[in-house]
Amino acid sequence: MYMIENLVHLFMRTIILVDMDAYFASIEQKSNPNLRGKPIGVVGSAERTVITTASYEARAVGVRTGMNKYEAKKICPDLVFVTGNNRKYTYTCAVLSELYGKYTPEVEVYSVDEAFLDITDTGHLFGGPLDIAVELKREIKKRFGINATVGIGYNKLIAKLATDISKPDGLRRITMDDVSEVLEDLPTDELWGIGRNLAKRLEQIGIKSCGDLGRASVTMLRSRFGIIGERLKAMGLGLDSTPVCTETEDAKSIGHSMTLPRDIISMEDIEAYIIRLSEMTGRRARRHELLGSVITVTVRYKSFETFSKRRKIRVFTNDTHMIYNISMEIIKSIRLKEAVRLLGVSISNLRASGGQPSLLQEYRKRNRLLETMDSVNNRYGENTLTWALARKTLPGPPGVISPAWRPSGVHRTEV
DNA sequence: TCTGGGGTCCTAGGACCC
DNA sequence: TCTGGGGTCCTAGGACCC
Repeated sequence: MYMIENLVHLFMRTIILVDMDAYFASIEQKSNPNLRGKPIGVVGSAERTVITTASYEARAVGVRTGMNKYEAKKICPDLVFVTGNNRKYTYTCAVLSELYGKYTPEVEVYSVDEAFLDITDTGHLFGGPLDIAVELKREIKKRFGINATVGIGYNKLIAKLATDISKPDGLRRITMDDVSEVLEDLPTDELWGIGRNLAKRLEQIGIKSCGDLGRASVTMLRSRFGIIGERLKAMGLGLDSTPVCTETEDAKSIGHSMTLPRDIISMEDIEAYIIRLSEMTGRRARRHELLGSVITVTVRYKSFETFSKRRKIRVFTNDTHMIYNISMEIIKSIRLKEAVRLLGVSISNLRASGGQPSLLQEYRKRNRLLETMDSVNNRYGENTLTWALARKTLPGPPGVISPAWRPSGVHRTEV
């Protein structure tokens, strides 16, 4: 009996997904009346940037996230570019999180503009899911002047789907009674977790809609897609048991990458960026008291061909010097075949440092240096103090945060 | 003077050991 | 001289997400 209750609880929850409409763009339009009603694109401050968020006026004529400025301007000559302002977005996100907490303690802030609320146990206190959804939309509009779309489902997959199909300014509930009707003709890639490539592979075997996917044989899906075959079948049926995670999960990797202002080929130039990226990565790891033992370098050529090379080291580190040294060893082991447009450095296989500095004598001096640098930069701002070699890569104001930014935890990048 | 940056998870092959 | 299978670790790369 107990098990059945657990199962029912797993499959029959009440989940709300709140998703801001054109989040960054809406906030910019709200704070600058001149931008209201106009097609705008929020971009990063770097030269080679893309549209992070397009307002609905811009979307109406085909401007999409990920487009470069020239492409976007060609489609929409009136498009106004606005450089993103991270503080506004993260502040609003933090206030929103508080608002959600009024309805349930089970809140998963999934990204800067999306949050899942599990109201299975608390929904009745507020008149049920629809009342809560209406109230959330109203409150968000009143306090921030922006629209949100709210989806309600019996699991996260369905809540997400309800949101996606009712944007913008939508409110939709999908229940177990009407789920099969919604899924029947829905293209597979509209489901959360099925992207362009998976959809293409599914189509090759005659599966075009979620209805088809739900009817497909698990054995066949497993043989073609491996372990995710079962999950695909479940998704086609609208089933999903992933919980709403309140806790910020431990990070698996920390890193930074950047598209360079210009393509570079000389080792000297590359070195300057590698040291800067190593410092950004090491600094964030130190702030979160994490150490990593795998160093990964990512390279993107001028032609956009992208690859990464990693190396496991014997020790766990967050030392800028060590990250830099290993990264350079990796870079030097690659025969670069063309000019480089992007470089990235990250560390993974993380574990907590517990705030303990390295005990090895040789690292002590270096640790003191890093602590000093960190404290200066904490007080006076990023890159106040940095490595001589990295200076030639400066100045570079930080770009717009990604929508994957989280209000707490290591995913937080410099704001 | 095309095409960002932050992540997660999974697979597959080779080295190595027993 | 040759035979084999299982397990783990490491690395590269691809798919997906916001």
